Amino acid sequence: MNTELSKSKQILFRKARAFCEDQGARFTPLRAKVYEILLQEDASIGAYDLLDKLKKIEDSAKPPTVYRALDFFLDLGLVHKVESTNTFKACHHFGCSHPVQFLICDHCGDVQEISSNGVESTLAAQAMENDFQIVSQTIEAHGVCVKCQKEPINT
Amino acid sequence: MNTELSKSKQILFRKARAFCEDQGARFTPLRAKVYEILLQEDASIGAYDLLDKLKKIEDSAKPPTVYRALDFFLDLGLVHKVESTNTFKACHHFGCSHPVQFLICDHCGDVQEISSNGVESTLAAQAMENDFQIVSQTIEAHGVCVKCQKEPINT
DNA sequence: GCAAGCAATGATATACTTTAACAATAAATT
DNA sequence: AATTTATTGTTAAAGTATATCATTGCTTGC
Repeated sequence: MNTELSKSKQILFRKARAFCEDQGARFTPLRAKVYEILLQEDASIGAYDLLDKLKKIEDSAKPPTVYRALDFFLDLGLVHKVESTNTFKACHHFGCSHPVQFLICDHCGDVQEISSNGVESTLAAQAMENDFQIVSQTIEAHGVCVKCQKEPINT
Repeated sequence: MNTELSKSKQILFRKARAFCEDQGARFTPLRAKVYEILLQEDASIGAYDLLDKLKKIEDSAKPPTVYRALDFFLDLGLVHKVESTNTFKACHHFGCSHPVQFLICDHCGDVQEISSNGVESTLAAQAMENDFQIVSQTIEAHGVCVKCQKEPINT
């Protein structure tokens, strides 16, 4: 089934399954398929693009199918939503609680997740100065990734 | 027309009109109405809520009406989009280029715009470490504003 | 094992958000 | 005044997300 995945992603896949089972969250076949599609992407993926891919192996898939699976993974922290593009991306270091920031290449679509304590704490400090109690942070940088910077400029 | 606005917001309204005219961007009656609605809100406002309000004074208003006006103001930096809630908020210090971050109260909906150079530069530094060239930042903190923190906890 | 209760999926419909496309009008430019 | 350009009107549709109810399948306590 998950034959398309690289070695490192297969490891992540199994780790995710174990992570779910550890807390009694069922890593069902349907969820596994959704998760695998997410893992295949280096870019983040929109719910309907995900649905199109899912339909090829699960004919009965419909919008609620993917949104339910996404909600399931979002709740567990195995997947993040990229708010500025309405897309989703598998997290590569779930389990441990960590800050999340994204570097989104507007040229090739690649999304890199970083986890800077400095960025998180700087925003947290700024919020505190405004007597604001933070529950969650959405931090997304748009720009050009290193690959695309090196490409000849055409268009 | 803009009789509902506080003194300080009236000043902002005139400043915005002047800012537009200074660069040959037309602050038309329709745009003025949209901008005024935005100014009235302390929370950010969704496009359709804005449309509902606009309809009361401009019967012909339809979705493109508000999205066009919003795009106009977004381009000029007079309005920001809050990505994590698909809403819009008037900027209170346009003209000068400045970083933008939002503190969004999930309890009352209030949105406070802050402008921390520290937050911006910390993320910029982190991006640079990843050889990522930033074009724009989306930084939004969700949580509880100071007013709501002080309220008795019910529900 | 089996019945009851709960979780997950199927299926339909719809709400919400945003943009495309073309026509009509108004303003700016020559 | 005629031409061009920007703005607005209007219709339609694309893209994103959720509500609802029916059905199926676990689980778990008897």
